[in-house]
This record gives sequence, C-alpha cells and structure tokens, in this order.
Amino acid sequence: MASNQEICSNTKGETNLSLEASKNRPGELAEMDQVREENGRLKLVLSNIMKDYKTLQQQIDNITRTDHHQQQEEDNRSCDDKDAADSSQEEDDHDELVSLSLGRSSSLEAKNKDLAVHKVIKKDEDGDDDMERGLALRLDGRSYDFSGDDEIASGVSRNQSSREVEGDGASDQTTRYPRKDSKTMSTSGDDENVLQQSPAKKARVSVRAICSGPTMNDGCQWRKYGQKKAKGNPCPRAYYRCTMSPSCPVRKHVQRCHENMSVLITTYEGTHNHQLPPAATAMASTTSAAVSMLKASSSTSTSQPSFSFPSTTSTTINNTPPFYFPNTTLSTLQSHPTITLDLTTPSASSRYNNYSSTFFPTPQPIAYSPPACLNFSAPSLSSSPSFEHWRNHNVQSSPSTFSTTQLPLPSKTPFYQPYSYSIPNKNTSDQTQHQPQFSTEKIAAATKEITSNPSFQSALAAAISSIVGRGTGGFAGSMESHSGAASASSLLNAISTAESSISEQGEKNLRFELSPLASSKGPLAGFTHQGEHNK
DNA sequence: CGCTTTTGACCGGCGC
DNA sequence: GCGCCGGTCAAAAGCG
Repeated sequence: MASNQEICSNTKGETNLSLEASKNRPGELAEMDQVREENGRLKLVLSNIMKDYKTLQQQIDNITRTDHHQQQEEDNRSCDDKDAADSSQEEDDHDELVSLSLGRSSSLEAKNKDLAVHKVIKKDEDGDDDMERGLALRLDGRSYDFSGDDEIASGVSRNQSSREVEGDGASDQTTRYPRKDSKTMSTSGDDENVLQQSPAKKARVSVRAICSGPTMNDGCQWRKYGQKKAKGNPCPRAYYRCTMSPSCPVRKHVQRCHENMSVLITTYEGTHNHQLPPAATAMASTTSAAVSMLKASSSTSTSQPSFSFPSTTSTTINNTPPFYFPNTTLSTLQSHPTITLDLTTPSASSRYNNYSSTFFPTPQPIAYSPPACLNFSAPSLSSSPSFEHWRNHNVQSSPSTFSTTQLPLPSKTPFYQPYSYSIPNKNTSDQTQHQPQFSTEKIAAATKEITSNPSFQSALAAAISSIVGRGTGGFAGSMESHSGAASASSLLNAISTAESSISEQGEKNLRFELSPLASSKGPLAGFTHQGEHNK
C-alpha cells in the first residue's frame, strides 16, 4: 500500500517536473502528454492490482479457514471409525472433488472457476488484444492457486500481468527481477530466489517429443551456451538460455534419446521474467505451473525420493485423489523435481499399469473406458482461426471422444475426477451433456487447427502437465480447489498460443498424442489430434 | 563486425 | 578427501 502511494506521488512529481521542462522545451509537449498518459495508465493498473490483491487475499483466507475446518472434521471422523471414515472420506473427497474439479461445478466455487475460465475463452475469441485480457483474467484464476507467498506462481502471474498492462509491467518486473550480471545469474538466478523457499532445487519440466530438428520451437529465443555429453547417453546434451531478456533465468537443455534418436528430450528450468510472445506464453506459464505443482508435491510428499503419477503418498497425506495420467511422470530424483511428459508413445499402458498396481492402495474395480481419443481431420487453416471458429465448429468425435464422461471416472472413482476439466460447464445437473461441450469442442477444434507444430506439442504438453499435476494430491485441498481453473486456463492458453503459433509457422499434419492408458485401469485422459494445415 | 556456436576448462554438488 | 558428474563460463571459431 505504502509503495502504491509512493509510486503515485512519484508519478505526480515526475509529471510536475515534466511540465516545468516543457515550458523550456515546447517540443517535448507531446512526449509529456505521453508520459502523463502512461502515468495515468500505471495508476489504473496499480489500483487494479491492489483490488485484485485484496480479493485474492480474502479468498486465500477463506480457503485457509475452510481447509482448517475440513481437517478438523476429518480428524474427528478418523477417531470415530477408521473404516467408516475411509469410505466416508472417499465420499468426502468426492464431494470435495466436485468442487475442485472443473466441470463438476456443484459448488459455488467451482462455478466461479468455470466462469473465470469462461471469461478467458470469451476474451480469446476476440483476438490478440483480447487474448491478453484473457490472460489477465487467467491471472485472476491462477492467482487462486497460490497464496501470496508462492513466488513461483507469482512469477507466472507477473508475466501475465505484464502482458496485461502492455509492457508497463516492465518496471515492475525490473523491481522484482533486478538485473544481474551473468556471473551472479549463473548461481543465483531470479527464479532461484523464487525457489529459495523450497528445500528442493529448481523444478524442471521435461518434454519428450518426436522432433527432427535440433530443438523444439517453443516460441522463445534461445542461445546455446554449452554442450556436454551426459552420462548414459552418447548423444550430447545442449544447454540453452533464454535470450529474450538479458536477465531471464530460464534455461533449457535438449538431448536426443539414445534409444530412439527421433525423440527429443527438452527440459525447462526456471520462470521467464519478461514478456513473452504468444507462441511462448503457454510453455512458459505452464512450466511454471508445473514447477509450482512440483513444489507443492515436494512439500507434502517427502517420504519418497522419487515417485510417479499416480502417487498415493500425497494422497495419504492430503486426502486427495492420486493422480493418474498417462505418459506423465514426476520425479524428485537428484533433488531436481522433474515433471516429464512423454509425447512419443501412443500408449504407455504397461508402464502405467505397473503404476496402478504399485500406487493404488486398493484394487480398482471399475472398468474404465478405452482410451479416450480425439481424432479429427482438420480443414485448411487458411485464415487465422479463432476460438469463435473453434467453438462454432462441430466436433466430429466418436463416442469415446475426450470427454468428461470418460476422462474422469465414474462417481465411484473420485480419484480421477479432478481431471474432468470441462471448463465452461454451467449446468451441473447434466454433466454428460454439458461438461464435454467446452473441452471437447475446444480441444477438438484446436486439434483441427493445429498442425504438427512441435512448439505446440511442448506447450500443450506442459499445459496438460500442469493441469494434471495439480490434481496429484500434492496440493492441499485448498490449493487444489483452485488449481483447476488456472490450469485449465493454461491449457486454453496453450491452445490459443498454438493458434497464433500455427498461424505464424503453419505446419502440416499435426498429430498430438497424450495417450491414455489402454488398459482397463487407467482413467484415460488421452486424445489424439490429427489435423492438416495447408499453409 | 557483431552475433552465435563450439569446446575445453572450470566449478560446485554429491556419493563413496 | 577424492572422484564423478552436471552445469556453466569464456575464448576461439564460424557465419551472415
């Protein structure tokens, strides 16, 4: 607050000085006007930020209180009857999930989330400028995820907010991310400060994708600063740093999988501290989201040196459902929590069957649907598509299309419900009809438009990872309860980003797969895109 | 000429 | 303490 006033007074002072100067140099009047305008804008932005902050603070308080209350209830219940508590816990979880999961908006909160995300979409329909506004709204949603002390998230939010104010946030960024020389940066990057609170090292997001080029095009500008042979892989690992801002702490390293040379493993680390082009926003924000998830996971699940989704560790701790998403693994090995997205295998059934047997405390009696799959043929993308276009487009999907009726499991399996992210579900009474409406259309339309743009693959992968990761139970209920909207918005953002990315880089024959378990046990959250794009 | 890439050296963390 | 290893630096080379 004090800083707010300070800034305001400073801006006034600057304006006065500017007026003085303008007397002497009338030629600068226009410039002064600009400065004044900018000051006004900054004030507006500041007041908006403060408003948002207060709102979020209130929400965080509410969440904290609710959580505390729930915790007490659970404790009491466990004292009464353990078995009964387990079942009721499950139901409780279910109920909680209803409020947590997007699309299962039986609670007011979930409705709000849906609404928030809906806003994003609506904004996205209007073009780039509005997409930025959408990002601002997304920021609102995202902010739910993290209380003010979560700097990882705020790193993302900062990015988004800077977009929101169309570059005026740069000064803010400068304040938060003081420029450092490269020497300092190498050992204490900004995002390291961000992660200082976390006992673990920088979290990473790793993406495995089939890519013929030396790197995936993720929309960012990278400069190679090193190459080294890593142990166990004859293929050298290339190290890149983001060059879009001199102080940007983000690094990535790229390495070919020696088992399959067509597979490129890209690992991202850190959070961008600058504005990003649309094509890079999704990856940046979602990697940050994934990092946040990892951080949350590590904070709640410390007993295992390494785990993969689904993990019951966090479930046990948080009474939240374990995550079960194919081709995604979470590892805290080497003190570097890493979320890995495998976009290279259509099915990872064997792998994840193992997981299911390993991690699921009780047999899963429910026979799940076959892998959810989207299969679309896309029309040519002659003009830049919009979400309006996407939404208006009829989805040609099989009954087994990616939908909340399959993706998430039946009510008896609350485990997977957090991932029933059909975002704009307004009618909770008719989920099967309405839930998939948004997500399916959205994704389906996106797939139609999207070609085999590797950058999109990575971006969407990261987006999905963030979505998925947030439900892993690593989050406390309160966190989780708010993560869906933000994560889903990450997905949306990824899609919108892909839109722009594609329109810029138009490529052909997208096939994006995040295949689900083909087996009976998996909650099959997978979809396949097949689209064509004629430049 | 300026920017990027290459590549050997160096550094710090970690395990033994 | 030592060695291994991942990661980074920085000078040299390459490139447009």
